[in-house]
Amino acid sequence: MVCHEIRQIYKKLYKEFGPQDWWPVIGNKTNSKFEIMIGTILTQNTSWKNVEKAIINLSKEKLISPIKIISSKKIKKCIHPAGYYNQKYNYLIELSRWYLKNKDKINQMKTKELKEELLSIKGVGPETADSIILYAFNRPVFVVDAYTKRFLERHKLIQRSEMSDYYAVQNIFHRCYSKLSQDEKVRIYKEYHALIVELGKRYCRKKPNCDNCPIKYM
DNA sequence: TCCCAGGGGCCGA
DNA sequence: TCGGCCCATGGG
Repeated sequence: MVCHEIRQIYKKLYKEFGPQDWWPVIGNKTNSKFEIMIGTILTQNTSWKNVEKAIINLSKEKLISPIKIISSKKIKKCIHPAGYYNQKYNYLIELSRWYLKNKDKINQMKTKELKEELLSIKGVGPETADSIILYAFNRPVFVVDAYTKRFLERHKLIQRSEMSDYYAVQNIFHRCYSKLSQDEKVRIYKEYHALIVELGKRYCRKKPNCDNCPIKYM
């Protein structure tokens, strides 16, 4: 019952908003994987507009590489617009060190192993890890964020008590698309998460704006 | 002036 | 384990 609704909502949002084409890559496409990884840290509790400014600064200075992140003195200044720049600077260093050490092994890692590796990095929690796994490494995991929990709760698709359990929320989506191929899962998970973010920005805000919401009656 | 944004670490109960 | 606090800029 829940799955039927989850799949219908996806179709409705896609029809309404169109393809979101995530993750947005701003700088040189040859560094896109690492740029996505940086972006997942920078966007923690931060609007994407501010993250864009930071990534443009880094890109102009040609600093979107793990070695440059670790060695350049300009990083903090570049990421300043994204906020929390002291914390995020340290997180980016940790992430870069991990990437330099592991980048040749990642393709051989199973998804579960990759997840555990990412979670061992200071500054990488469940959402950030899953964003990296899905958008940088194209593995099928659903990314759960505050918008996801909010719209599920408002549509009574989860109990309030489940909201604090990241993996309970994630499993709802994994269950509903379990029969798809790996590639199809990756495609749907990427698109669905992006569509939920768009829904959250336009309609399912903290202060709800339900009047013209495309899934008002779903 | 206040609220909020594509979280996560840390600490005390 | 879990709630509360801290981190910070920029737009509405």
